[in-house]
Amino acid sequence: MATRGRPRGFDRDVALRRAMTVFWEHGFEGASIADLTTTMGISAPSLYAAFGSKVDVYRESVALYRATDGALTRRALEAPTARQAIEAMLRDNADAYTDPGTPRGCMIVLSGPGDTVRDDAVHAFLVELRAATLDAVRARLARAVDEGDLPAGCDVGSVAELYVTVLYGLSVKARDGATRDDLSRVADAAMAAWPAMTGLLTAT
Amino acid sequence: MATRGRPRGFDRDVALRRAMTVFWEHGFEGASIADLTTTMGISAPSLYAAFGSKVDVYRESVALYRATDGALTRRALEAPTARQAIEAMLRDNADAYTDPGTPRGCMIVLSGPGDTVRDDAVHAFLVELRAATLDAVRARLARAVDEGDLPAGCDVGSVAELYVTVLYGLSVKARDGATRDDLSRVADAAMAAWPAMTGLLTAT
DNA sequence: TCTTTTCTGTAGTGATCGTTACAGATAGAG
DNA sequence: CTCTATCTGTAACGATCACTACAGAAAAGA
Repeated sequence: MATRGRPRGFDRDVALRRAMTVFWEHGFEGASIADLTTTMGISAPSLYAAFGSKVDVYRESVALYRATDGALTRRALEAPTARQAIEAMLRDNADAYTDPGTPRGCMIVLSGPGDTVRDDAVHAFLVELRAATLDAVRARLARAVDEGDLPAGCDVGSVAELYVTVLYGLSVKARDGATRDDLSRVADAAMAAWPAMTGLLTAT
Repeated sequence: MATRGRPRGFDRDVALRRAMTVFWEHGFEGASIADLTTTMGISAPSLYAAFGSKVDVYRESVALYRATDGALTRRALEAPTARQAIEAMLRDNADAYTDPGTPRGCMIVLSGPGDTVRDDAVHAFLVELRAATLDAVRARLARAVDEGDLPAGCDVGSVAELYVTVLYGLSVKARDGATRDDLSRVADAAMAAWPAMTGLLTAT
């Protein structure tokens, strides 16, 4: 069985990984097939034979990102307390966003604006992915309320929206050249607000 | 004197205003000359005669944005107290970002990521503009410390970075379809953190 | 009126876009 | 070996990109 014709002359996983970095750096519209094939080290027909089309490569790239760097957030939210979870989310992503080995910022966050994937299906898919992060954060906080980790009066929705908004902002700052320390300072400040945010303190 | 030859057949200011909305919505790379001329209601030669080139139109569009919607932040920072200034910055921009009459989010913030203006000069110009907002916020907070409005121990740099990060995040959320109420809730949460942020309260 | 100057519409420039037709190469199945 | 299936390189497809040559139109200055 399997693989009847001429075998593929390149490693599909390696090529996809390279394609991901191109999309990550330039966005969907900003990355041309020529950019992709050059970085992937293959010809256009090979790309189309292996992946289908540009949007297909993009979809697989996003899926790969979610399974690698994108999994940071999901993993961070598994921390034992809500505070540790949110802090880990901010810090781990701040580190990843400024990793010199990869493009800066979050691939999914940064493909929302500007880039504006004109393909409606892909655009909707990306919006959904970003919404999923908010949902995950909200769910984690709600669990903390259930567990008594956070007070019952805590406005879980607002807290989640604020910290996700900060997370989005970190991507923009990273893409603008902010250093790891810059983003770390933002994370510090955001976590300094934690007690006030979650109702452990009340304003004067 | 003046205007010897055939007079221009359209209102340059109106045309520029329309060009601004196209760039605002699609970014620099995402907006084609065909998009621009269609929306502006003029032909390509008229555009080039009146503005020079695509980047020239973009530069003028950004300048116009700064003079109109972009001035919101500058005006907000003139509020009598630092707290009022930051709150006005967040709320006024949250309103503007979701104004149904204009594209969503901030033109300057959203042209950073994804879009990635490939022209280096324009890119540097935009980075500088975003940095200028951070500087303005920091200066406003420093003034507040001088005036005794904020305590001397307040970490002005960190507070400024956090609130600008939140402001960036609002643009991303707005572009993703967040409503005015959504953004308003984020502003509420961010301002609930104000006392903790500025050292009026200390964590337990 | 006639020249000069500027704008406008038509039409087209070469370059690049995503994508593919085609033929040769290379494998398994018979 | 032959047939079939798949991949690869060359070379090109039509569409669109930013941009402009050119000629005619419309104004001021003479």
